[in-house]
Amino acid sequence: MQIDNNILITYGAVAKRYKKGEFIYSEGEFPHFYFQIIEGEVRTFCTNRDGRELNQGLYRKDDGFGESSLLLSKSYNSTSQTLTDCVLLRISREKLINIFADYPEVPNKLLYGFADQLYKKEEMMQIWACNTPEEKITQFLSQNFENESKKRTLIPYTRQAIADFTGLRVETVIRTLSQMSKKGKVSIVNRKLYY
Amino acid sequence: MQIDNNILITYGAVAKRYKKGEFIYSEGEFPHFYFQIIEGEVRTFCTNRDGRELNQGLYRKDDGFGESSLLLSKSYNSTSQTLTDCVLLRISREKLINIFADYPEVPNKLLYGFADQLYKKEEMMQIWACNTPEEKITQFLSQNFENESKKRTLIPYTRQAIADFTGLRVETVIRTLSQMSKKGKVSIVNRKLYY
DNA sequence: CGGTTACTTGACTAGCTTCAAGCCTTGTGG
DNA sequence: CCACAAGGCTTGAAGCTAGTCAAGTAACCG
Repeated sequence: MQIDNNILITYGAVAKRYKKGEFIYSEGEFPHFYFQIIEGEVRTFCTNRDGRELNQGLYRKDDGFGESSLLLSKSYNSTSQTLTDCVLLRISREKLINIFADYPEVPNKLLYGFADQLYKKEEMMQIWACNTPEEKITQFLSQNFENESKKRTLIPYTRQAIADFTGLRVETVIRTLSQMSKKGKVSIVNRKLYY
Repeated sequence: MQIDNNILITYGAVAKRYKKGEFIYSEGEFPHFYFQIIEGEVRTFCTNRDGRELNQGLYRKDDGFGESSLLLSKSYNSTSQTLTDCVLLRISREKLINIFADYPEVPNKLLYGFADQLYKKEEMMQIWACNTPEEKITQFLSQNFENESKKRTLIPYTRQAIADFTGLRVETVIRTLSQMSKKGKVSIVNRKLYY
């Protein structure tokens, strides 16, 4: 939990439903609101000239996102999109700052939330240091999912999503995963991926 | 300025000199201190199996670094090294937390510092979305230096450093830069690079 | 002036991307 | 309940491009 929902609502936050695949804000836009997830999953990603997408972050229940741009009043450097149906809380920058003033423990708490986000981004950057596709994918999986070699966990992402996280192409992800499956590093059953 | 030097010193921070190239902490270590730069320049980077280094951050006067691991009490996911002779302030986690408690405006201020760091890391991630070496290098240069096409600025980094920021190889950086020089996108005089 | 570090160039190669085509699964509407 | 569409997955072949390796050159520093 980044900021207590009740405080947010007291200060004027409103909840809004989003359908799967909806965009919340886009790269280049000027930020006006703080968003916090009540339910669902959101990704942020940036796009290059060729339309290729690279995921920058992954956010779940109780996470906030896009705060850096908002606090600094700099235009968004990524686009955010829901990965599932979502319910989000939305509050203006001004009201958020009022909360900071009235509740000193909120910025203090948020500091740890930010530290967490920083740490996660640093982890994501380690993916880029890997040379081979297999290392990249393994890095991605291991930092997002437990690998209890006995009870494998279902990875709820498409091959394309994994490609967007690792910077690889879909075909490369597919070919690499099937190699990894042969080595027993992942399982593929009915096209579903387990780690 | 992340945290006022006087406050840090009052609460027991000590200043220490580092020579160019010294390591401050290493990947995998458990964090004990908060570091803030009084003078000099520091990088953080991660290393892969083959010994290849990928820069994660670049910090200058008044910047703090490594806070995410420290606050979360998670082992460092990167190594930090001075790029120049440096003077750093160092204070224990415990004392830092005391400051947070005694000066509510400190965490509030730090929040913006963290937002800045997050924003910078997000910018760095855009480098990876670029397809060609030229785009990557341009992205790196443009986010770290002004390009006033008339008065070019000297880039104080070695080709290797640029390679470590962009994930390319030295040779690729060199070849790409000389192409860019022919196109007039950068200048190379006496092996020195201007943007 | 000698040694070290950074930079440069060329030739070759490996491996990821691209393009194209086909298959499987899921879900939707009649 | 079935048919069909759409999206995701898979495979193969070919090409390109950044990486690798090796060698040599220029600048810097004590």
